Amino acid sequence: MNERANNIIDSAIRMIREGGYHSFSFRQIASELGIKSASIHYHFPSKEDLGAAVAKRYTEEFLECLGEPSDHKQPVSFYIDAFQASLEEETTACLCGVLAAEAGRLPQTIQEALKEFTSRNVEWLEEAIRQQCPDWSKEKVEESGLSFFYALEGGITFAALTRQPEHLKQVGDWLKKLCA
Amino acid sequence: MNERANNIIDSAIRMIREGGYHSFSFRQIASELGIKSASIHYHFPSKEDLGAAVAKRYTEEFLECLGEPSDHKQPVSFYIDAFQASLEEETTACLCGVLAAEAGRLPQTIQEALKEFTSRNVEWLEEAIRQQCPDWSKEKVEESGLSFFYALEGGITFAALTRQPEHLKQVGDWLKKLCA
DNA sequence: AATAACCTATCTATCGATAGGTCAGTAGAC
DNA sequence: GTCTACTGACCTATCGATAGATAGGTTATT
Repeated sequence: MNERANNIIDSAIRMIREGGYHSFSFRQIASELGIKSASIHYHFPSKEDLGAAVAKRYTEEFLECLGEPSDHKQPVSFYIDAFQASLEEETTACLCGVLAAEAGRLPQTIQEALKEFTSRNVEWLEEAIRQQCPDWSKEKVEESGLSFFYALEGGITFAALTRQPEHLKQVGDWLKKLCA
Repeated sequence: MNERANNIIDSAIRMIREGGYHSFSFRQIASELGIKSASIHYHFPSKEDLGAAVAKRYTEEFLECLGEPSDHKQPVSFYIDAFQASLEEETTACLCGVLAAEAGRLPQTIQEALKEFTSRNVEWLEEAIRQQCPDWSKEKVEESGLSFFYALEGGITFAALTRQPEHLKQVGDWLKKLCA
């Protein structure tokens, strides 16, 4: 994948995080990059293709910067901090949280990409909890993995709405205490 | 506000919960109601007006069906159940959660309505926690009020994505245990 | 007669997408 | 070395569809 295609994805990610899938257009991205919308169709035949590529790259990058739970001494706290950092970069919500909210009218391929983001994050969190709270039951680990992820996703979405990153931080601190 | 206007809002709520603000059109609502799109402009001059009316009515109805925290023996559990019921009615996310996700490119009046939904829900939850867990500190109550709301909002969004209401139920059960 | 509620018809703007052309670069044949 | 054929990466121009919005007419109720 060449540089131009990557720049297109970069723009799309930013715009989707700001206002969702239906709020960006090929023309807006094109104008931002100083090219024509037809050139984006060259790299991504349809909007669905671009959307799916966006979700995939976001997922890969996010998980890559997480590493493995075993790489960290307190992996749950590490995850929470990484999540917070991703809000404060842009003061926008999580790309997959935004897309998930409008999933009902999104192409199937994008919905699948979102489900993968979810399951991979929840699995990461479960493993992290297993490691950080070794005495928790299997049931509690699974419930918590899911709930931690949802709490952070909800937090980042509404913190972006109110432009108050400290609200996300409060949730993060609260979660950290739960497994301290 | 007459019946037709209410039906228009009903349709809009359903469509927004499915796919967001930018995924519904006056024409779609009109066709559903067997009228013309111009007639919707008669009741709601602009899409922004309709969007704001939608958010307001959703907020009022949601809070009305909650009553007061003091009306219930275990108000936190009651809130959680009400939230779950609102997903299972339609298998769609929370209207304000969906709109919050795309808030960056939403008219200001709608953003304000969303903030009000948030603050009123968080306040309700705080009061509920104060009542159900009288020994918790002021700080813990506030942190928890925010976090409970975010966890449920994240939960309903992703449960709608995966069409697995039981995921939201898991979060609800997990929250209930925290203040048991 | 006046008002509310709806209509037809139309406007402008923008959408994603496609067709077909341009031009620099490159690989292979000779 | 250079000519040929091909490709990648854009372009202009345009498509049909649809968006929100508006003007002005019609109908029914009061």
